[in-house]
Amino acid sequence: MDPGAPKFRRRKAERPGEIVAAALAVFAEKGFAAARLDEIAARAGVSKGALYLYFETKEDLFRAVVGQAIAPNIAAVRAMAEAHPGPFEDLLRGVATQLAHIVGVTRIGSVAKMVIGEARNFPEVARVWHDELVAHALAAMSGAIAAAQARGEVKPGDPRVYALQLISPMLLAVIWRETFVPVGAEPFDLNTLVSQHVETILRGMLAEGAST
Amino acid sequence: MDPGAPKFRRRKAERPGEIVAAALAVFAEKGFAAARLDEIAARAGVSKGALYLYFETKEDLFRAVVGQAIAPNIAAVRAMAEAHPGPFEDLLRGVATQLAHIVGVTRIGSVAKMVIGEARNFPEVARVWHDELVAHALAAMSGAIAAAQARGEVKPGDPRVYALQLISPMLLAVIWRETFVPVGAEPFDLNTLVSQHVETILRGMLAEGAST
DNA sequence: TGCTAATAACCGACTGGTCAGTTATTAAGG
DNA sequence: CCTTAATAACTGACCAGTCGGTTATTAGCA
Repeated sequence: MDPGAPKFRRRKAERPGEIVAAALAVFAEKGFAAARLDEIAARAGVSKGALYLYFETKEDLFRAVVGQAIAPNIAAVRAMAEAHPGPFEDLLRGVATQLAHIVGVTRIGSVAKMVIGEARNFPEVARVWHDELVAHALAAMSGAIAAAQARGEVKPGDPRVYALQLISPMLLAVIWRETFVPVGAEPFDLNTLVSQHVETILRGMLAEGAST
Repeated sequence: MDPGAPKFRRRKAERPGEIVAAALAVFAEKGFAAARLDEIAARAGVSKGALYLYFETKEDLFRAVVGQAIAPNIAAVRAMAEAHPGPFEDLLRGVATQLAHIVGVTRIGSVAKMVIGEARNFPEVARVWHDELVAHALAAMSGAIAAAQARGEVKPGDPRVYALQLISPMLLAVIWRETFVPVGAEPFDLNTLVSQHVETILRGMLAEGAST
């Protein structure tokens, strides 16, 4: 051992980001309750005590993960849904593609699954996820659908239910990947699923006269 | 207190069923990890030690819950899907109705959510759920879809993906109810959702020439 | 430029509480 | 009165959060 090597380094600015990244990984892998603060600390290269210099509680740490690592992705989708000028069909294809990409490259699916599984025991976790992500995304999607209905592009029906129909297969595919593939189930290919679903649902949603 | 009243009664035959019923309730409410054996025992009217007279471990108890309280419901759906003689459209409407009913009156949704949430930490739980329920149900549904495709009733496409598209909104609605409604979100009406989804998806799945 | 407080980032052992599973003991019931 | 269902106290392991001590870094001074 080098006796001159420092035991640690003071890096106040970098710590929070590193801790949030480590927490994201551990929450995604283990879930909220089973995530060990010792492990998060170890992965972030600090001691458990250091966690409490930057975050008040485990829940507070989760809030930071949602706000910094997850929410920006959803905000991008929301912006797209709200700003899109063209016909509904194009909007839907665009959003689906973007969502599939985000699901493919981030841990959002794992964290969503975590939220689902632990909502009852940690309502605050569910509330954060709902208020900061889901409610906004759902409002944006159903708003776009309602607007398309007003233009006569989409058949009558509850816009909120349409929004649920739209995203549910993707969510279920993620759940499948996280839940059953590890115990031997055949995975679903996200691209196949998204394209087949978009075609099916468009055929079902679009009003008769609309272009394709 | 009545000094003549017995402290307990020996009821070897009834205990397992009562324990399984109590375990179902607690697993559904709390999830696997957060379910306390003390609480299960209390609800079953026995001591914790008595649990171990009938079940080896907590996981073993969960296996019994799946086998005795959940699997029979799914087996009924499966039988319907496999035996249905008429056109695909009728089969789909029948299965959807039956599923909506089961979801409405049993705790299957809560337990499904539990399995999803705790799969990674308790792979054995996920394996039991998949092997004894999901795999069979998915095979039956995609088999029926493939058969309908062979008869020219349903458009080309991966039958497994179609099956996923079919059931995913219902599952997501249950997840929504269990996860976000308790923290203030607006619930989805299961009947509205099922009927709108069936109409949408049928319009998207059925081949052009098929009747409606 | 070097030396020495003073500061605060960081560590890690510890606490208080929880809980799955075990076991010594009791009493129900043939 | 003897077998065994059932109890209740117990054990050992685990973990979120705390806190007194330690060390890197900086500021002050020569």
